[in-house]
Amino acid sequence: MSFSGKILDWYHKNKRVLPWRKTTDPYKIWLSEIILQQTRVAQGTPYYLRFVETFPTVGDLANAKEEQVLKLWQGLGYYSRARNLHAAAKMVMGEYKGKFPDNYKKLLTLKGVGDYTASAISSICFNEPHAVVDGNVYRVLSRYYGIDIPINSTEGIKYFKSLAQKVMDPENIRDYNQAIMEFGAMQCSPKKPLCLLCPLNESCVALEKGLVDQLPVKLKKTKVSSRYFNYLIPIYKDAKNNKFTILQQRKGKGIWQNLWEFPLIESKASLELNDVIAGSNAVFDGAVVKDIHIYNDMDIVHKLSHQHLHTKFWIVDIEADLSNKIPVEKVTEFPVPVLIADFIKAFKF
DNA sequence: AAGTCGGGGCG
DNA sequence: CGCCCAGACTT
Repeated sequence: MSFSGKILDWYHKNKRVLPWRKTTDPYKIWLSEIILQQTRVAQGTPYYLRFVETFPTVGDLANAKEEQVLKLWQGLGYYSRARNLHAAAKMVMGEYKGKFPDNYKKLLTLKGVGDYTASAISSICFNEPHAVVDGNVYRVLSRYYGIDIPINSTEGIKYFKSLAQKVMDPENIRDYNQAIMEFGAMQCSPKKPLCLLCPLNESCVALEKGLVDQLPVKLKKTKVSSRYFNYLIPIYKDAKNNKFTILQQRKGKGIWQNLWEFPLIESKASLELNDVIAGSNAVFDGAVVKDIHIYNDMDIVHKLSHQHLHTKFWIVDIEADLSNKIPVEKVTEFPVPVLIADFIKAFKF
C-alpha cells in the first residue's frame, strides 16, 4: 500500500472525535484552524466551542466589538490571531459580500490566513488538492523519508511543501490532510513515537537508520530576554466606600497589543520601593498617593516564548479622585493577559 | 533570512 | 528546564 493509503487507513481506525469534524462549513473550519495555530487540540477545543456558540455565523463575528473577541480569546495567546480573525470576518462581510471565500487563492487574502490555513480550509471544505504542512506533517515526512533539511529554513519550507504535495492523496484530500496531522499528533509524536506499532515501520527511513529522535531538524532557538515590569494598582475609595482602579489598553507594537493592564513602569532592572514612589508621580499626575506597598514578596516571572517578565505588583492607595477610573467589580470584563488575570483572581480588592 | 508573537503541557 | 504545539506576519 502507498504512503497515503496507510496514513488514511490508520486514520479511519484511530481518529479522535473532534467538534470541527462534524462540519464542512468554511466559517467553522476557519475558526478551528486559526484557534489551533501553534496550539494543542486540548487547549483550543473549549475556545472553539465558545466561539461557535457566541458567534454562530461570520456575520455575528464581524458585528462584534474587538473587545469582545479579545475577551473570548483571553488566555489562548498570540493575540494577533484574534485581531486578524475579527478583521477577516469584516473582510468576508464586506469585500466578499457575506459569502465565505471558497478557494485557496481567495482564502489567502484573508488576514491571518497563510499557506497552511488556506490549504486546510480549501481541502476540507472544497476538496481542493492542497497538502497541508504543519508541525505534524514536517515531523512525519522528515522521519519517514529521512529528510534532514531544517524545517524552518527557506529551503526546508519549500522542500517539505513540495514533498507533501507529491505524496498526498488528491482523491481523498479532505481526510488525507487531517489524517497525516492526526498521525503526527498521536502516532509519530515528537517524543516517544509508537514505532513498534506503526503501520509505516517497515519503510520508515528514520526508524531504519535509528534517526527517529533526531528528526525533524530545526534551526537554533531564539534566546530569551528579561524585562522588568512594575504594575501599579491604584485603589481609590469614594465617600460611599466604593472602590475604583485603573486599567489601560496596550498600544504599539509589542506583546499583548490591545489587551488591558494596570498602569505600568518598565525598568532595566528590578525596582525598589523608592524608585516606584518616585515614578508613581508621573503615572498618577496630580492624584495624592497615600501609600504604596508591594503585593508580591518575590518577583513573579511570567515566561513567554522569548521573554521572561520579572513582575512586581504595587498596591497604591490614592486619596484624591482619579480620572479614567473604573469600579473594581468591572476589571474582570476587560481582556487582559494571563499575568494580569492571575493577579486579579488572587487579589482581594 | 531572522525576529516576533503566548500560554500550557510533557518528559 | 527545553521543546513543541493543525503558523502568520513584520522587519
